[in-house]
Parts: sequence; structure tokens; C-alpha cells
Amino acid sequence: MAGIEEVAQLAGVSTATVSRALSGRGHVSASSKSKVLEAAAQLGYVVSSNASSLASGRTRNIGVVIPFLNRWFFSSVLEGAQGALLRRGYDLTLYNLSGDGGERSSVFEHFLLRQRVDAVIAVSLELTEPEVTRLHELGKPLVGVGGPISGVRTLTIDDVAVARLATEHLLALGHRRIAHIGGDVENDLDFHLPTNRRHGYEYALRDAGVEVDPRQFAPADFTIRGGFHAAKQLLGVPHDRPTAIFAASDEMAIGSILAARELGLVVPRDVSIIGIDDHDLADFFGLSTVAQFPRLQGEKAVEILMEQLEPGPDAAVPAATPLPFELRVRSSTATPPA
Amino acid sequence: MAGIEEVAQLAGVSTATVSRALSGRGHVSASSKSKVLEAAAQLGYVVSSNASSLASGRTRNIGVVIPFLNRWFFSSVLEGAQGALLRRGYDLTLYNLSGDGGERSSVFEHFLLRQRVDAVIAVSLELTEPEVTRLHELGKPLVGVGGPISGVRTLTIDDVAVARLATEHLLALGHRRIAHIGGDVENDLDFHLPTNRRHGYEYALRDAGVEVDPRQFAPADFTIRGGFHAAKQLLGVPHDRPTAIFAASDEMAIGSILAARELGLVVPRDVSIIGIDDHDLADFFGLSTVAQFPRLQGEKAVEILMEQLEPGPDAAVPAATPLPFELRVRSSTATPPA
DNA sequence: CTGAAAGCGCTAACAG
DNA sequence: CTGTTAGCGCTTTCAG
Repeated sequence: MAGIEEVAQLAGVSTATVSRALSGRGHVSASSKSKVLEAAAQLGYVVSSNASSLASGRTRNIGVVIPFLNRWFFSSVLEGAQGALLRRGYDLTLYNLSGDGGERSSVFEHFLLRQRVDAVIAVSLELTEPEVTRLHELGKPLVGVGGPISGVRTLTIDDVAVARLATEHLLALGHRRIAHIGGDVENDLDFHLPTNRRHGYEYALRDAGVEVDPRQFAPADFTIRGGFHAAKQLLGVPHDRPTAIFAASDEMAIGSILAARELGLVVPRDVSIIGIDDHDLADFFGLSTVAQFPRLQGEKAVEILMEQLEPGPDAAVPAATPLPFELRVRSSTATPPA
Repeated sequence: MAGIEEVAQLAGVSTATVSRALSGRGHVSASSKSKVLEAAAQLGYVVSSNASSLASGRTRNIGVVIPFLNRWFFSSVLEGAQGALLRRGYDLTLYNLSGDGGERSSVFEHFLLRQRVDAVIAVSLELTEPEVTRLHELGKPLVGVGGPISGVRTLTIDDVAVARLATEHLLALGHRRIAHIGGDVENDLDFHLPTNRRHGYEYALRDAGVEVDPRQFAPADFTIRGGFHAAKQLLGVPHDRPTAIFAASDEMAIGSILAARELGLVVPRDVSIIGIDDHDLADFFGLSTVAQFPRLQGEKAVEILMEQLEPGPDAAVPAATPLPFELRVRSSTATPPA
């Protein structure tokens, strides 16, 4: 491992100049710069991130705290963030808080405070007041994705609007008996999301003059299996079966499609089904859905942090830009049976 | 942020003693230790990882290089590794090489050389000779999971044996016309895996005196969709339809189940289907499979590295322990139709 | 634009 | 068992 000194010697300049040339901060003449670059390349020199961090106080490393790795939304956000960081020369250190409070507090009390990260991205985690405060005290920017954190810049789609759009799609097709599979409010890390989606559904119905029937709601856990069982309940009734189901996630919607099939129902002839996400499998199942773009959300989170960490000339944090979503109509929705 | 000096002062000892007490290396009297611990707790002191790393040469951080985040096997390995590291006080920095060679070389030439990691776990990546050499030169231990890297300790299930077991399960039930959905050798990052599984399948057939028929093979990309299309081909033939399908992954097996259903075939009455993995969804689909345990593989990779990084008294790297796998018979396999 | 030099906060000999 | 002290390798004032 060549050190900065060797590079300086080979380039015929001081270590200070090498540092400036390589990091881009401070002015260096073009000729010095090219000499340094060449010398560094020749020696295969790479800065020691520790020495650099210690001296500068910046780590070029971002912490991502995330509750699941094996769910589409989460892995997509992670992928987006990782890619965006890699492009900017940043590392990503991962904290997967699948577990209990013990793991969680250890991450906050130990890991994040080790000065190993410049900033934190919290995905679908409702941080507590002290957790947020602690990070702020350390001067670490924090941005949330997917769960509202009070007092913190957070990227979330407008869940109410998304759910409303999905429901309105069904209403426009002529459906009136529309069931909803949503989250189990008791058991969710982030109870806002299912609640908001349910509200969007209810607003849409009311606006259309359709009464909200609590029997047309079934809770599930956002998985295919959960959606399957919930849909079985909803579709298994002997009378007044719903003609459509709006599921709060694509996975539950896919479970619903499978449940419908098992009950001998043809989708969309006998029942229409729509979800939210535009999951990898949505296209395969011909599922109509409202797409959100989690990868983009991960990338955007990085952009926001970068503007705080390395304020550019183009200034101005793009305030609360609303996140995009988009209705994708496929073959799981149609007019209700006559 | 309190520093080590303040802790030393409060505890009435030197910084060296604080360092020793907190890191556990070197002897410290019980009384000093408890004073230090208390002082540290009181001040909310946490070591600066950079300063510590710079001085000691150890980072307590492991790099994980992985090609996918959104596939069950990969996210499970990652989860296992993350958990095991967290428990030991290590961080995990993630390098997701979904992309082309550019990204890849940048990770190897830049990121991994920044001295930010003590060791590397490479998941299903065939590292090139120079990449391995480079890491070795730096004295960074390296362990592979899931793809054979020449000259490197690698954790992989015995793919031949696993495939053989799955196939033998079908043979034992009385099947003779057994199709196989495997990898597309052209397009795989790791072509060994599909090849080995195909070999296992063929060996099992031969040992049972069944001729291998190349028309009973269909390539796919390890996804549900891919398995669906491949199975359609295999099951759609008008004559001599296979009575069983062995898919090289559960996702492809699930695709096959869906394809069979669409063709009006009842599983397992008309066709038996078995996969490999024990994917999250396997149970839901009643899929018989050979379970591998990717989480465990991630954890084990960490253990191996730890023994190199912090050689314990219990010494001895547990050499090439074979990884466990296990036949799980559910409801997708049965005797062939009469 | 460039160089000299003072640390960044901790660890690891080395003495004692 | 504990304190003293010299760095770890780089960045960044501060002069020039």
C-alpha cells in the first residue's frame, strides 16, 4: 500500500498538494494536478478512508437502517440508494433491524455513534424522539423513506391519494361492492401506511356515494399468503360477494388472485383485483396496480443527503417534492359482472 | 461527543487503561475496569471507529459483495451475515454489483482498497484471479458463498447431491418421465450451479436405469415467470407429457405449478413438481423441495472470517464442513398417474 | 497556487 | 497491572 508521501515524492510536490489534487478541494494548478494523478495511478494509490476521515471529519459513508431485506419494496429502496451512493464514491453500511428493541437500541447507541457514517437513511422506521435528537446532536443529516418521522424530511408517496386512485379506477369501471384488504393496524411497524391507504379507499367510496361497509374489510400482513387468506374470506361468502378487491399491496393482490382461482372465480370476469406497488410479479400476473418507484425513492434520499453534505452551487433542497405514482391497468380489472 | 481523555479523567486512569478496558485486549484490574465502564456510560462515550481503526489497523467492518438484493437466496444470505456481524459488534458495508464491469472494477479498485473493511464476503460471484490476488496482498481474508472461487474458502451446498436427492425422490415415487428446468448456461453469472444441478439430475436418472432425454430439459432464468414459460413448453406437448418436473429453484417450481394449473393439470395428481431452496413461498404453494439454508450460510461465512480475524483459543477453522440440505416433502409430489 | 506543520482520537509498544 | 509516548495516514490552517 503506497502512501500519500510516496505519491508526493514521485510527483515532486508536497503531500498537501496531493491531498488537494485528489480530493478536489482547494486550488491546484493543472500541471501539478496531472502529475499527481499520474503518480497516484502509477503507484495504485488509494486514500486510506480512516486516516482521511479522522483528519477531515467526513467518512463518505452513509448508514441505511432498514427493517426487512427480503421484501420487494425494501430491497428496491436499498438497491436505489446503493447505486446512487456508489456513483458518488460513497459507501453504504447496512443496519438491518429485523429484531427486537435490543438490536435496535444497540444500533442507535453504538453503531451509528461510532462516527462511521456521515448521514443516515431510515427506511420505514418510526424513529423515536430521542433517536432523532441524538442524530441531530451529532450533526448527522437524516432522511426517512416510507415512514413519517416527525421533524424529519421524509420521502413517502401520498398513500391516501394512491389508494384513492386505485379505488376510483374500480368505481369508474362500475364496481360498487369493493372490498379492501389492508394492514393489520395492531401489528404494523408503521401503522400510518395501512391507515392512510384505508382512508383513501373510504374517501373514494364516499365521494362516489357508496357506503363503506366494514364487512368488506379484511386485514392481512402484506404477504401473498396473507392476501390469499383474506381474499378467501371476502370471496367465500355465499351472498353479495364483492365484485372487486383493492389490496393495499401487490403481494396481497396476487394472493387474492390465487384465492379467486381456487374458488373457481375468473379474474377479472367474476372479480376485479387491484394492488399497489408494481411489484416484480405484477406484470406476470396481469395485475392492475398503482406503481410506486422504490428504487427512485432510494436514489432521491441519497440526493437529498448529498445536498446537505456537499452543498452544490445549484443550491436549494428541492423541498417537499411529491413522489410520483402511476396507475397501471393490466388484465385483472374490468367491468363488474352483469 | 466525549473523547477518551475525558473518560480517563473521570475514571481517574490513563487513556491507555480506558482503551484496554473498553476493547478487552490487555489486562486491566477489575476495579479499574468497572470505573472505566461507569465513566464511559455516564459520558455516553463511544469510540471513534476511525481513530481506532487508524491506530490499530482493524476496522471491525466487513464488506459484502453481492449481485442481487431482490432475490430470496441473496437477501437471506445477507440477512444471516448482517445478524451475525451485528452480534459481534461489526459493521457490514454492502456492495451490490448488479451492474456491468465498470461498477465491478470500481468496487475492487477503489472501494475495497480504501482500507474500510477487514475482510470480504463474496456471494455468488466468480472473482477473477487478479481480484483474489489483490485482496490477499492486502491481507484481507476472503470467503465465498454460493459460487466456487478458485483458491478461496467457499461455502456451497453440494449441488450435485441436492439435485440428485430431489430427482431420487421423484424416482422413488415411481416417476420415469421426469423433466428438468435448469439454468440457461449461456447467461449465468455462475454457470457451475445450474450445471451441477443438471448433472445431479442426470446421475440419478442413469443410476435408476432411466435414459436421459434432452427434450425433457428446458432452460429458464430462475424466476417464477421463467419457470412458468419453461413448464408450459414441457407440459404442453400432446404426447408423452412428463409426469414430474424437477426445477432447479423453487421460484421456477412455483412457476411450473402455475403453468400446470393453467393447462388444466392438477398437481400432484397429473404432474409432480419439486424444487430446490425452501423459498418463503414454498410452504404456501405446498411445494416439495430440498431446503438449503442461506441465512445459515451467511452466518457461517461470518464465523469463518472471525476465526481468521480474531483467532480464538478453540482454534481450528472447521475445515470444509459440508453444508446441510434437507428434503421437504409437501403436497406437490405424489405417485405418477396410473 | 503551494509547502510546513499541527493535529484528528485512539492504540500499542515500552517501561515501570 | 498501569502510565507515557510515539505514531497510524491524512487534511487543513497558516504563511508565503
